[in-house]
Amino acid sequence: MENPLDTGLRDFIGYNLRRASNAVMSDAARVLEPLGLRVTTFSALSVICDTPDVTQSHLAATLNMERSNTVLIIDALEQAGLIGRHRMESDRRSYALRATLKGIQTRKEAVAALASHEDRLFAQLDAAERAQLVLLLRRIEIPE
Amino acid sequence: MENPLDTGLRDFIGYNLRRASNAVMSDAARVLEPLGLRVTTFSALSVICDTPDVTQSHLAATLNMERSNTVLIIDALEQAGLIGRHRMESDRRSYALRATLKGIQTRKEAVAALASHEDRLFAQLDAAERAQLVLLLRRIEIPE
DNA sequence: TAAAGTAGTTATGGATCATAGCAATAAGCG
DNA sequence: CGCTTATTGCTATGATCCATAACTACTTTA
Repeated sequence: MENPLDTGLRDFIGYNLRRASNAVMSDAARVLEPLGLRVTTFSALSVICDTPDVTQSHLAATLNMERSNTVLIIDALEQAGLIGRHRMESDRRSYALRATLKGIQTRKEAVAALASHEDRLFAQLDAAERAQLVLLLRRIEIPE
Repeated sequence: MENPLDTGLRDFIGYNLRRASNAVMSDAARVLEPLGLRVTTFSALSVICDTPDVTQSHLAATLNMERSNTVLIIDALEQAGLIGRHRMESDRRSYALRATLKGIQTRKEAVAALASHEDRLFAQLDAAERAQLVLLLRRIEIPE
């Protein structure tokens, strides 16, 4: 009992992209939830772990979000004890964001959880195909 | 001046999927706006054009959305004169949705606009690579 | 030193999405 | 037939997400 009412839409790459992205994101959210993370907070935590003393503006630019929207995300990570805001001497406007030990540990657990989540969702694709998919995705023109 | 602060995230297919999907969707929205369509209303219109007398429930199932959320979308399409709700004699609970001539024409223009939008965004990929991308995306396990 | 720019923040509104519950109608079953 | 259950479309509502504007503190530029 297939349901190919969307055959006309399936020709658009964007339609398939959105479907896949929605499915993967909602499953990722489900997997991260027990760790107290959402997709966006995980992304921020991950960048902060890999880039000690990054600023909120720099983080926002990296993750393609508005500076204003980083505030609540950073608040959540800070209140969970996963990162800290540290004043910079060189520029007292910015905060230097640093992950705590707990933050690094939580990030590690999240990465493991997400890895098995992706193994499940992309079970139909072998390693070469997954790599191919990532390469294709990264070659898409991002406007601005 | 690259900005590879997200190197740890780039390994996740989901991260690349979301980035690509967001970029493509916002550009698609921009392209559809002059036609008075949003991405979701275009998707619904497209299915209705290809499936005369489809019901709202069937449409919702096809597009992976809740029945309740189709109502406003169908309202918008109907008020724009692109589709009509028709009572079914066989089942007086459901509406049979049918595109009007204007709806069919608008859908055609939207498809053309989206085709050139995809040509622009996926300029880095040749036809074979685009087909490959679609095939990979469609092989992803969609839970439920 | 005055003007312009930047970092973080607050407030706010729009768009999207999921849930619960309703009335009308249909289907299943005694 | 009558009663229960299920389904369709709909309303209302709340959560989340995302973008914009405006504010302060601070820095840079002229």
